[in-house]
Amino acid sequence: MVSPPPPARADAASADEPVSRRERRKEARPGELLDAALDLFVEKGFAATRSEEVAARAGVSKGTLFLYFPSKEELFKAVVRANISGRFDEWNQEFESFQGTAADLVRYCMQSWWQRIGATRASGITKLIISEARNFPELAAFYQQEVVRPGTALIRRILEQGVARGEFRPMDLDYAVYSIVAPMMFLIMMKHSLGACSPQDYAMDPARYLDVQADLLLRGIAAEGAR
Amino acid sequence: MVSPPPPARADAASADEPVSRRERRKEARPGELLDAALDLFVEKGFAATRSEEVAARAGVSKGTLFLYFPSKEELFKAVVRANISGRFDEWNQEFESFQGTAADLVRYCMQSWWQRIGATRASGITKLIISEARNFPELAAFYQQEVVRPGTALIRRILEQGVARGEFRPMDLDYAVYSIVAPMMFLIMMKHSLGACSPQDYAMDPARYLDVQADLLLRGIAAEGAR
Amino acid sequence: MVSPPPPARADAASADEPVSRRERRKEARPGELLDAALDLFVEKGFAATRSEEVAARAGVSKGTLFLYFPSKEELFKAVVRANISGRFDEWNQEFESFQGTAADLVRYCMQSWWQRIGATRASGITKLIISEARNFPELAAFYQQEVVRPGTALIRRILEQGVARGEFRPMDLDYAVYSIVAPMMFLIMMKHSLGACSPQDYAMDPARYLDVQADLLLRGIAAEGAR
Amino acid sequence: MVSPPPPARADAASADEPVSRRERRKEARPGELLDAALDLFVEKGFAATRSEEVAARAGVSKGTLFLYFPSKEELFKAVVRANISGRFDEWNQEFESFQGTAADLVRYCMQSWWQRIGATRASGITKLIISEARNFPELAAFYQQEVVRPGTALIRRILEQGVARGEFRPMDLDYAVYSIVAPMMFLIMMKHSLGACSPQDYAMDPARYLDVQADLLLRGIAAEGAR
DNA sequence: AATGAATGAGGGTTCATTCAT
DNA sequence: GATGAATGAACCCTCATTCAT
Repeated sequence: MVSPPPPARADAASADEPVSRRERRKEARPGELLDAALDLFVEKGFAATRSEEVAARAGVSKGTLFLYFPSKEELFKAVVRANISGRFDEWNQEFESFQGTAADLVRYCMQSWWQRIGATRASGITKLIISEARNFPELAAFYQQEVVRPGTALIRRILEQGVARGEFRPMDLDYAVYSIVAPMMFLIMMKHSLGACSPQDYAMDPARYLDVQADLLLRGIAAEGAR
Repeated sequence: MVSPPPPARADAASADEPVSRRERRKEARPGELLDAALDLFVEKGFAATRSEEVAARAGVSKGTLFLYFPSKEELFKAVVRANISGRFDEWNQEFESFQGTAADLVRYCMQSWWQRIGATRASGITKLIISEARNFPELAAFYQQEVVRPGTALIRRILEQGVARGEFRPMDLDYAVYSIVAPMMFLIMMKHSLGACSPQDYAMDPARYLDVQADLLLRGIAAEGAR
Repeated sequence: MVSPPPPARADAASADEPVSRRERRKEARPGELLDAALDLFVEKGFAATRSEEVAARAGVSKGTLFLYFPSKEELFKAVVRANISGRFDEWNQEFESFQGTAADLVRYCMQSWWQRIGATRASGITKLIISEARNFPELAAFYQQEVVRPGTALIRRILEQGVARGEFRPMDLDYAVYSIVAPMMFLIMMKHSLGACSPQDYAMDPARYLDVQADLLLRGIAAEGAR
Repeated sequence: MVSPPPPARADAASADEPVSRRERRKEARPGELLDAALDLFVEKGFAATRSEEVAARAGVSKGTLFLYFPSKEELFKAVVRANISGRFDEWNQEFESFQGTAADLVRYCMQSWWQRIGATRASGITKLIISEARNFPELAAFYQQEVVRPGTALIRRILEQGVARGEFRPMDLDYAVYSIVAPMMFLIMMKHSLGACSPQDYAMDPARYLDVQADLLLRGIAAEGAR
């Protein structure tokens, strides 16, 4: 549902050309700033994140931040854009070559999402978008196009396949897709919003929760004979 | 799309004694301010909403706002109380005197929520809290206590009743509650966040969506014999 | 050193003409407001005293205050003026007809001051003037003329008399006058300023303190033979 | 009339390394701000002094003030520390190593106070505290602890020493301390309050006045044989 | 005359942004 | 390029003053 976790960023330039410490630093700067900004924007929101904090977390001074990004708003957009490069091609391939029933694929899809996105820092970007969509409509549109549409398309295709194979009965695909997406959104909220503030109120196992939801859905859309 | 009538506001002047315009104003003020605040908080977020704007939208000056609410934070709490938490007593009573199966009650609960909260501006509060929770822990805690806990308690009681009556089989109530809450959250996001930015992508019927979700859940938790 | 204690103000109009309750109220208003204002100005200073508090303490509404005094500043001036009507004529007479040594008169003078002014609310006006002199120079000048000058003149005359009688030796009268005034000022500070904030640090008996100071002075200015 | 050099400020740039103007500014800033603040606080009172004025008088913008002092109240405390309380260690040492009789030390103490505090702008702080004590109890407590208590302790120690040495006879130390402090307070009032408004009325020589008071006191507390 | 709701200028404080070094 | 001191526009909130009732 979201972007690739950008963990390997700093190392990205670790190729073989000999680069001076300073120079490597210089090239890494924007990435380090984006990293720091992502963390803070997710945690505190756009308005409440102070530029100086971002700079400090990236280990540079306030002035340097503005050397790379002309304004806080541009920084925000850059953060979102940098974290929404789709890995949908990869996933499409993976799911297309999946060996197993459509039901298994649905389950696998949800669990994969949790492992690769939900449980990682990457889920923060979704929370961020949800929070700031109204203030940055153009980013919301961007996210819609780059993430939401491919994501729902992927899920829809899985379901269509199940129907085509006779595993699922015909259904209104939109609602079924939402049945898969809603629990994901819910988990993101738990992780990054209310759940982060009252952890004691939300002591649940995300993987199990997703399984329960998958069970409910699959039981509901299973073809008659398939039971 | 319009909020629930902040109870008994309009009725206040319904007597026959002649009330000066000034006085009528005075009684209407808090409601007008809460109305304006709800709009703006939902639209722009808590931090980004300026007190003066709230006042202006309510047709008064900055100072007047603080005549009725001692701080922006208290204003927010009042908004929550007027629109959500202040109504739980009513709902608890209503659900307790409900005539019908537990399954019907679950369905009724979800539909009522949509009519009274989800479809109204009040749902914006939840979106707002989700967005700002990390940033205003005190508000998040307030919402958790005033809305989330009573809300989940209410739903849990409905489910427990169903189990007690033999309509539902024993289950892990937490996950079942989340199965009811997650679709609500999802609808809120549609309405106030991404969905508000790409309406064409979310042309769904919320009431039907909730029904579908209710069906899935109820089918999943129905007692064996009850089918 | 200061004004007459205005305790008998409200009763002042209790003459024999039959006046309606309302009317009596009306005539008493300005005095009640000045009373309340004196208390508050002394306690909190001019800037920190809110007009509304003054009105509330006088039992009227904010608006009424401005009916009688066109601004807070005018109220302040009125407070000072109302509390600085000298009783120096009376005291001059009293001291002139005093039977006893000049030394006794000095002692009597200091103790009288404490009983009639220092220990009463009237001392507050001095504290007020000291605090606000720089902000209200014209009031300071007024006080200087109406209180300080007559007061020092009175003390000076007592001392001169002692010299004339051969009880005191000739001396620089200015410094001697200050020797009498300074302890009074010090007591006022204790009562209304720092001493009011850290009472535990200033557990002294004012009357005794004044006596000690009188002793020191009198011993110092006693004529040789008088010892 | 001019303040004691906020210690070691001017010397900071006395080295030979070339320091940028900017940097020199930075080191001078706190002192310049404290200077400006002292002037304005004394002149107008704490509440009536606007932060922006302080900044303007120091030649910087409002924001810069808050770069160096986190709040107006902290600014005030810093003023007190820089001008008074920070110097007690020095004074304690000086008085401890004083060569001479206890009587001389009392006289020296009073004259030193005049030269270093009374005659300088620093004395305005005391006037300020007297004026605002009731209004800013925290500041009053701070002053009580940082200035009054160390100050009276210092004086008391001097007197105790005199008694121990047989120069003074046993006495009630509290009143004796007040005999020393009261004239100081009186001079402060002359300088910063009423006296500042009617200078012609207070044409006295402060140093001589203090000496007269010292004489009176010392004569009063001298041991019998010491005369 | 009395009220108290309403006003809006003003003060403390924050923080994105600039720019001399 | 990098720094961080400096700026000043904004924001929350207070309170003297006004004025319709």
